[in-house]
Amino acid sequence: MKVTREEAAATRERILEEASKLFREHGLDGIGVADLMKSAGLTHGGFYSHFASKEDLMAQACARALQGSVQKWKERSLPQIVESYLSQRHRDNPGAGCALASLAGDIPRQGGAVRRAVTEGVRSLVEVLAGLVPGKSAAARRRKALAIYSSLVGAVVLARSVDDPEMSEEILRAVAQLISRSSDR
Amino acid sequence: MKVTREEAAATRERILEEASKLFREHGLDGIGVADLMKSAGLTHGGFYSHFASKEDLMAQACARALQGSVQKWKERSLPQIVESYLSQRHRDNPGAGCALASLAGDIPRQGGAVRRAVTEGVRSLVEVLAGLVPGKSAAARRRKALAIYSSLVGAVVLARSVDDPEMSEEILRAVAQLISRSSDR
DNA sequence: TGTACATCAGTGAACGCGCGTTCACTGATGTAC
DNA sequence: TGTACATCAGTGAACGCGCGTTCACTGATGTAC
Repeated sequence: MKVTREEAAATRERILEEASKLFREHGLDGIGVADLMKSAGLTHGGFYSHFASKEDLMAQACARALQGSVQKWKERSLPQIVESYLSQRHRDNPGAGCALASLAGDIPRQGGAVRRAVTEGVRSLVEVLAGLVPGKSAAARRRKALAIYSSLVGAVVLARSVDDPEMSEEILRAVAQLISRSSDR
Repeated sequence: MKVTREEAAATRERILEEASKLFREHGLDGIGVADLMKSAGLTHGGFYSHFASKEDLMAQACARALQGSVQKWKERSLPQIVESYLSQRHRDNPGAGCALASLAGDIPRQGGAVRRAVTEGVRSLVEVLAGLVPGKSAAARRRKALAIYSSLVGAVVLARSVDDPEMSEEILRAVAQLISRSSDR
C-alpha cells in the first residue's frame, strides 16, 4: 500500500530518529534492521526504500545525533555543557546523549561513510566549544576545546564502563574539576 | 589426540593472549570463537575445553590486557606514560594498547563478568597513576589520576574515530598539553 | 472533473551466511595394578 | 618396569539462530489524458 509523499518523508524521519537513539543505546552492531524498523512501526522489508544499506543508515544516524549535540551546545555556556555532559543523567541515558561517548568503540572499525560523518560532527562540536572557551588566541582556544572534549568523552566512557557506582561518580566529578580549573585562566 | 598437561596449559595461555590482542583490534563482537582458535593454531571445537563460554574468555582477556597495562605503567614515570599513551604508535596499534580505549563502546553493554574484570583493571591503573601524580593529599592525587586517565582514554578514542589525520594528531597534542600543564602544580 | 494506468512505500516470506555452542569421535597421556 | 584402562585436549561435522538483503506482491497515491 502506497502512502502520500509527506507520509513517506515522515516515515524516513522516524526511522532516522529511532536509529540515532537505538544505535547509541545498543551500539552500531547491537541493533538490527528488523528491530530498527519495528521501533518505527514498520516491517523490515521496507527499509531499502529509504536507505541504501545499514551502513548508509549508520552514517546518517551518526550525523543526525551529532548535529543534535551541536544544536544543544549552541544555546549553552561552557559550564552548562560540562555539567550536563558529566551528569548521571547523561551517563545513564546514552540514547539521548553524545554519539562519540556511546559509539566510541564501534566508530574506528566502521567504513568510510560513518567515519566521515563522525569527523564532520566532531569538527562542528569542537568549533562550538572553541567559541565558548576562554583563551588568548584562536589556536589556544581550539586546543583547549579539543582537550576538553576529549576529557568529556573519556569521562563518560569510563563512568559507563565501571561497575562500581561510587567510582563512576568519582570519575565524573574529577574531570569536572579538572576542566573548571583549566578553563579559567 | 590428548596432549601433556604442560602443552594444554600453554595452549590456554596462547588462546588468552591471542584473544586479548584480537578483541582489542576487532572489538568483543568483532571476532568469533572460530577465528580466535584459528589464530592460536587450533580448531574451534576445542575452545570449550579451556573456557566456559565466549563471555568467560572476554572477561579473562580484558583482565589480562589491563594487567599488562598496569605492569608497563609500574615501570614508568608519568610523562613517559602520557607520551606513550598519546603516541601515534598507540593510536594505530589498538591490539597492543589500552583495553579501555579500544573496547570503550563494548564494555558498558557487556555482562557482569566483563564489567567486573574491567572495573578491577581500572582500579589498579588509577592506583598506579595516583602514585605518580604530584599533589598535596592522597585524595587530590587520586582525583588527578582519574581525570588524567579519562583524558587519555578520551583522546585516543577521539583520535581513532576521526578520519582526518591532522585533526587526529591535533587531539593527541592538545590533551598532552592539558595534562602536562595541570599536573605540574 | 472523471477515468485509466503507472508508481512505489510498505509487507512478509525467503535467501545465504556467520555465529556460539554441542557432540561423537580420536588417540596420546596419565594412572592403577 | 610392564600392561590395561580411563582420561580428556583437540577435531570437524552439525545444530539452531539472528542477521542483512532480496523479492514477488499489494494497493493507495500521483499522473496523464
